[in-house]
Amino acid sequence: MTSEPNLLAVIQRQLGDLNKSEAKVANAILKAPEEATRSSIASLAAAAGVSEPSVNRFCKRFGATGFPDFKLQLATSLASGVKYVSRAVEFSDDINTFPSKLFDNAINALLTAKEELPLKAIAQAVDQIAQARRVYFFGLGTSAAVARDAEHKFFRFNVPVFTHEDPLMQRMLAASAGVGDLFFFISHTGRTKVLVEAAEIARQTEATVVSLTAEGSPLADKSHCCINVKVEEDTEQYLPMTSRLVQLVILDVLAAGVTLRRGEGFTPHLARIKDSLKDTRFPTS
Amino acid sequence: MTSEPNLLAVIQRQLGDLNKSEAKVANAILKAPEEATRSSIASLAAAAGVSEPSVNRFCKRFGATGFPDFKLQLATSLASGVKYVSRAVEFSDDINTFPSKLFDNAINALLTAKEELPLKAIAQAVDQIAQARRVYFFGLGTSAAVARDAEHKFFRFNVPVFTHEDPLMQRMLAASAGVGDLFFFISHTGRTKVLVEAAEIARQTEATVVSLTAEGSPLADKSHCCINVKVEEDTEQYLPMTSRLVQLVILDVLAAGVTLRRGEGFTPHLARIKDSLKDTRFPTS
DNA sequence: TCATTATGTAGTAAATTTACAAAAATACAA
DNA sequence: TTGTATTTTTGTAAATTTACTACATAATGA
Repeated sequence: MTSEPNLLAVIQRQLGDLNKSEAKVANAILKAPEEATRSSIASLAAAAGVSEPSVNRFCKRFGATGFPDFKLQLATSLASGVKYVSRAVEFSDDINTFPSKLFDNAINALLTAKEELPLKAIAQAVDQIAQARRVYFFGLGTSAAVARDAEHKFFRFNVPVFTHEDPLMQRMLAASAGVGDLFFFISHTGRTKVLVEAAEIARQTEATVVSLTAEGSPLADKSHCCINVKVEEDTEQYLPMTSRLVQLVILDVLAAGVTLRRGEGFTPHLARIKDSLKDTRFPTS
Repeated sequence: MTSEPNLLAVIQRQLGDLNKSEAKVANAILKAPEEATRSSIASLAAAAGVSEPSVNRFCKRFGATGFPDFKLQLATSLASGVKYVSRAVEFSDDINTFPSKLFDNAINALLTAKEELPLKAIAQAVDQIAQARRVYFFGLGTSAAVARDAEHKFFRFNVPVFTHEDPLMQRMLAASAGVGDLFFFISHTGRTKVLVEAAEIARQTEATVVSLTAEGSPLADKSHCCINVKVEEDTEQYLPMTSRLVQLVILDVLAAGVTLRRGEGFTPHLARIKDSLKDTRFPTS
């Protein structure tokens, strides 16, 4: 079940312990792993200069049930390796290359984030949002747009949601908070002074402080609950592109979590909101 | 060379074009993709309720040379991380399943969008933005947040950028537009009346109208240049989750395109903006 | 030389593919 | 519509390829 992350490395490591024909097979595979996944046992045996059963024995030695199973493991291992590599956009790029690069970076960021999802913090945040009497989403700069998006999403859950881009408003609202209020801070770096200060002020009240930000940042320290987003330094030097996408999807996750907590009976409420928009649109032809 | 990053998504997308037994095979695979990679053609045929050659034909239809090759591609595709194919979150989901599903949906949306990128329209939009004297990003609802994000990104390019969520402001600004003004409309459906009306008003001036919306929608019709985003009806019934992510990345692409057009000499300008934020942050420990 | 391990041969079983025929679906004419 | 012709779809059965097993032989080491 627990398939080794990198089968090639394992083979490489065990090379010394193998007997002659097994070593031949190992070398043939190491030399052309991709091709090995497409070969039949006969052709691989020929390539390695050994008999077919030798290849079969080799496969079993490495935990596979047989040759096909081994190929499968090998293919999986190769695929999960360094597949998507974030690549920076260069000035020599043209219309055919840079859009794909940016998409790849975005996809890569989401794949990475998915693997390191702080489920515990997410579950806790869902609990707290579901219980809150009022939720404030605060962010600045790019994160203000994320906060705005969150507002649009969450207001659908009957929770009074507020967003403010103005740091002074953020401070004042934080200062006048009480039990049942939840402040949700969004920040890429977790180091923006005015935002951290607002969090500090909120923290001195009875309100709950949740943040979606970088691990170990000043903002994270001020929070009851912090959802960590790994801040892999953005490939694109000057524009924080990918991290906000991750933030948005995590907010989707929180929204979905709240919906699930509300239970099936809540669906009609969402349907009603959707219907309310009907008359604002041109009908589909 | 271009091995499809996500075979399951491709199968999912083509489901409608398949004939009966092929569809049965597709469903069997979508239902248990991991298992499919370990099955023999006979057991998969049995699971799908079709004959073995039908499975074989299915494989060839999707570009494989045969069943083993197909299994290999499937395994590779699964290993790259995306497991669920646009599957809706169910009320029976728990914290271990629904976050992954949402991430997978997001990733899938980006993968799909990447393949169908309207490069021509993008190149044209980059040209127009680069030449514009003033750029207005208009959106409503969730798209307002996207517009806000675009504003934060584009203002870095010395282009005066404006956003307004207020439909009346949008109308008035559109009415008083002139040569050199560019109106960039963002809408998931392209059918929101007040937005389409604003576009119509802008179109009657000398201004340029660009839109990021659904192909063939009323909004697209009003635009000089429309960047089409495929509106695969969101799996998640009530919240437009994935389409805005695609919109955001496309805006990143436009921003990058404008940067590239400005040439290398522009980099110091971006650095200066970044530096200007330095004092607003707590220093890194 | 014997015991042990390693390797290959040949046969067998399994899996996959091909060729072809039956069945179903579709198009078209009456 | 209804029946017929044509095309497409699907399954059966045979052929082929592939993988595995049992066993024999060769190599190695005591």
